[in-house]
Amino acid sequence: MLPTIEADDDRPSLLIVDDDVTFCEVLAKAMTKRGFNVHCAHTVEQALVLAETCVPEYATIDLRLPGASGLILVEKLKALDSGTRIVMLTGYASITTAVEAIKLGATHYLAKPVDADEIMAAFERTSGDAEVPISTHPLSVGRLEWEYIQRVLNENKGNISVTARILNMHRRTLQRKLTKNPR
Amino acid sequence: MLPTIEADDDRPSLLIVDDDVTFCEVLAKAMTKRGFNVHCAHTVEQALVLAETCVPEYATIDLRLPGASGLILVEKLKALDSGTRIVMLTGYASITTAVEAIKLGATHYLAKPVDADEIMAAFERTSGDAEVPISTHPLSVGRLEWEYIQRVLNENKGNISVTARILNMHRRTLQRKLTKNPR
DNA sequence: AGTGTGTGCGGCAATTTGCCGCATGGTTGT
DNA sequence: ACAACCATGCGGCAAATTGCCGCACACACT
Repeated sequence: MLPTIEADDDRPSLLIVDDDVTFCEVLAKAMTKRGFNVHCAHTVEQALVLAETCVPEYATIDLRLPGASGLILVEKLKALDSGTRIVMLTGYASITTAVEAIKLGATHYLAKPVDADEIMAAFERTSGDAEVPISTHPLSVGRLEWEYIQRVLNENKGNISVTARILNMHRRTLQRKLTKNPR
Repeated sequence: MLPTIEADDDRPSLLIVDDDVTFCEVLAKAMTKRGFNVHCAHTVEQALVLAETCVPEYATIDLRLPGASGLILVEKLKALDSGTRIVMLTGYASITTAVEAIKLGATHYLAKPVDADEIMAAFERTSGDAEVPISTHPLSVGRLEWEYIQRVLNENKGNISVTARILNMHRRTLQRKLTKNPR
């Protein structure tokens, strides 16, 4: 670990925008370890303030932010520096927003949960490469499902019935799944 | 605008690429009625031959084509004329391929079934309209699984065996899942 | 030819699911 | 206090899905 001198930093700057503070911290740590100069923001406004003082070369932006959509942030950041590489993150992936994000200039669009390596790989991606990013995929399908269920469940304050309805699965099945370990 | 090679026709040229012949015919008719000079192709090779004799201004391309993916066609068409407006069509929408298509230069990405008006609207679309509603829960668990599988599969160039191994599931099961619709 | 790997698919047992039911506990409005 | 409503936990059983075997075929590499 190289101790860094404050002001002029030759590490690439990374702006993380996500309303989930814990998520930010974890990701910030992981990306710092990978050699980035990391700043975090939890709202669009904060992100803009930060971006203006220190235009980031890289950014990860959550789609859903308090107030406005993360999409407009993509637009703003690109306006500040069209070279900025932006990865969109989202808890709930949708084709429409994915298309939108890419058209606005995002370099990639990933669904949570993601790990730092996937984000790194996404940053590296140039447009339309046929290349294969040999990133390791730690998550099995079962595990992914578990993570997702946990998130939705959490968002609904642990209400199993509601969660089951949203997830379009049987309450009984959800119950049974919850008794099991993440595969 | 440069006139195309054999432009005795002032109607905009449209190339429809889809292996489903019936679909092509129906769409061709509908688009002709809307003022396009329509050509159809059912394979990547056919499409390339057609495109070289008469560079299309518009194109609709199915993602799944016999042999290669429709994505490479996007690349080729854009190389011939970067002004070509391309709408990707797909039976089973997946975020991964959507991202890929847009990055390669497609102007939009639509899931079948689509009608001619939707395609028209997609052609008209310019850059990002930053206001896209973020639906709270677009994905059921089954759908999530599907998206994830598509992503990993895509990253591994469609190699089912490798994907199954990474995902820690049986190849046979993966095969079976792939034949089904996203839930 | 021989080896290795990927693919498609059939069949069958084991597991998981969907869907029913019922008893229980908490909350809300009257 | 009472009914009405909802969420929960769990049992049982048929239906669907998965795991795991096999086999044939195609393709690349040595």
